[in-house]
Amino acid sequence: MRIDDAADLGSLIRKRRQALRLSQGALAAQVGVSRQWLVEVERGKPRAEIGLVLRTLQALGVRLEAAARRRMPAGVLRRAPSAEVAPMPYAPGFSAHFGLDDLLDRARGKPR
Amino acid sequence: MRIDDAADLGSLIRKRRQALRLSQGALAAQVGVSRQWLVEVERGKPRAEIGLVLRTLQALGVRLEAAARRRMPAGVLRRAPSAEVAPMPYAPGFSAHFGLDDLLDRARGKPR
DNA sequence: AGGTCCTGTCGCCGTTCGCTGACAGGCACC
DNA sequence: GGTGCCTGTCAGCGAACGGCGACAGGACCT
Repeated sequence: MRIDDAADLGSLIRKRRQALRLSQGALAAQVGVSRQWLVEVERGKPRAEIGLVLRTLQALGVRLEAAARRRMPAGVLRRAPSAEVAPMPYAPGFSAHFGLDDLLDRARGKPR
Repeated sequence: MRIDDAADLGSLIRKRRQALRLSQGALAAQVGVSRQWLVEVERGKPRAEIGLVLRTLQALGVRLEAAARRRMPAGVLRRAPSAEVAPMPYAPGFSAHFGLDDLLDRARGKPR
């Protein structure tokens, strides 16, 4: 499942919890949070603490994977027109098959 | 990349930001957060606001995917032996072989 | 009818947040 | 030397957090 915002997360947490037949109280006790917190997070509370959210996901057996896109999402860039986004070319030799780790290794090779 | 805790997220955010050759100030402006917040999040601040973290990931073109495991991780369950795990049946037709995606599809068919 | 479990909601309180402004040090460049 | 950019850190402040205890209402069972 794709996670774009806190509402997605909340929805996922609730659905997974229900799939596992846990009550809010049971899951909250398991995670070590208050039931009220869980209620709000399930409803998509955007200001919840990331550490607790991740812990809850782990308790639910949900694994998060992050994948980086090659292109920047256009909508996101338009969001802050005053952003100082320099149209800076990437390093030579940067190809589509270049992994993030490779990039980091290369970056470590030269001081900033 | 696997995301297990806030430190993973912070590390990913920093690496991706550097990959895109953005400064902390530039990314913060783009996301609409303070640079100080970004500094701390990159260092793995576990109490950061999930909504802002997700927004930052989007600004970096990072897509999050959640995958649910069939089985519960044994270690997580042992974490709270006093958990009130009630074996309570839910709506009829709800079986153990029910996948998360199926659950979501079914949920989309009915209003919340 | 009663009881149990569950979810949604409320108020209070100490803690922490995110923001702003600022400073210090490192590095690259002229 | 200077300048500019960057990152890490600090202090203060209003807003919100998360936890706790509690209440209300619904569903289900006896």
